[in-house]
Amino acid sequence: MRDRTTPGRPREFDDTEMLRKIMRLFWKNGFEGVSLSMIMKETELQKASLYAAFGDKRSMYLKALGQYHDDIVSAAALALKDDTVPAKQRIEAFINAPLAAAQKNDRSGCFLCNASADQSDLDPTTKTQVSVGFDLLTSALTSALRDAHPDLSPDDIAARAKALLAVYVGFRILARSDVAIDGLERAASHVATWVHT
Amino acid sequence: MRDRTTPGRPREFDDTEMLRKIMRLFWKNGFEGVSLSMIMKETELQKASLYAAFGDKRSMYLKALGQYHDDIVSAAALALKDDTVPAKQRIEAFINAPLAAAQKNDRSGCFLCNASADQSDLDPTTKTQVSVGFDLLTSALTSALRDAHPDLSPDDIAARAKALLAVYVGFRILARSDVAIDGLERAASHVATWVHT
DNA sequence: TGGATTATGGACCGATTGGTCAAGAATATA
DNA sequence: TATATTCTTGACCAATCGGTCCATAATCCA
Repeated sequence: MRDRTTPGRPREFDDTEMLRKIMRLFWKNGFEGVSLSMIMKETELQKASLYAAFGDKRSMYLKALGQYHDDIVSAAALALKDDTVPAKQRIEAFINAPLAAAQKNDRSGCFLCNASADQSDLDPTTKTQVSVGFDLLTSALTSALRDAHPDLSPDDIAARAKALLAVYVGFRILARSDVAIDGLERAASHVATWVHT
Repeated sequence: MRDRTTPGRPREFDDTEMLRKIMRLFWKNGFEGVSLSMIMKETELQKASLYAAFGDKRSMYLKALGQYHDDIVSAAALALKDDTVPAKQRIEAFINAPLAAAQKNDRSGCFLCNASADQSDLDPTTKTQVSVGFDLLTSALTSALRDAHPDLSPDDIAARAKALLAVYVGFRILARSDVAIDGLERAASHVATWVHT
């Protein structure tokens, strides 16, 4: 983004690296749950540097959400489209990812889902950015389903993709509570039978 | 809760009524998104009265979550168990409820889901209270599924119940974003075919 | 070397946060 | 009526909130 031969004192930190730290904070704690002082502590930057680099708090949140899109959502979408793996297997892996994370005691869930619950009702920009992420996952699921079921109609595929996305999101949310994980795993293997028919 | 013949000045408001107002605030805005001054405005009560009646902010949040359980979650559970309605129809109504709400421009979603995304990582008491609600919905779904499919094994029923709960939660979260609702509705009618087999 | 430009560190800002306290008002019992 | 008890009101609190400003430091270009 920033040119190498630019006048003035050079920035002493890497923007993306810091954005990832900010991302993890908002991801875990939500918008209001993160204070500027928490960000200062995590990034070891001063307030003025943060503002110069990323703008105000809302703008930091949006940029963090964008980083999540670039790092996590698009990786998941790529994995869903990776045709070196059998299509049904890709889909099952996607559905199982929330539970696999929960078993590793990673309870942070999905930033998109958290943001939707946390901020969508309040900030329209967040709302649309969240749905852009969901739309990307939907199209990736669609292409995987097309590979798995070449015989099905596009409408049917689309409906299945959204339904599977709902299952994914639901697992992400449920896995954050104390709901028993092994029960969810049996549910996931049941969903796998849906994918196969 | 409070006796009719109790010494001292009587309380000038109804606890449950005020708790419902507080509930709606936290439901919409999350824990950190609600300030005491917002609660004062909504309830038209002074800070000290609120503290005397409900305790501190965290305790208000927990009591609001309890009110949601009593008002909303248990009503949904009862509807799922109402055997004057065909079992499959009950389940479909449950799955469609999130989208029906969204179409009426009610984007508040589900307090349980929001709380899970918002607070579960931070407060263990919230975490368990959320899963109590999810467990109630699971058992209600289980009994409806038993009615719909008397032939299925208990394990199969349990797996289906959790899977349908995930769909419900997913729809609640997705409907808060800008994801197109009609797409979700086609997904819901596809899920209905899952229920029928 | 000397501006021009940009980044850093830290003091500083008014506003708001969650929470407490004391004084007065309203009730029950005696 | 007197007293004990509870509730309401509004002032008050320290701490933190998000955000700004300025002096200084570090770089580029001429």
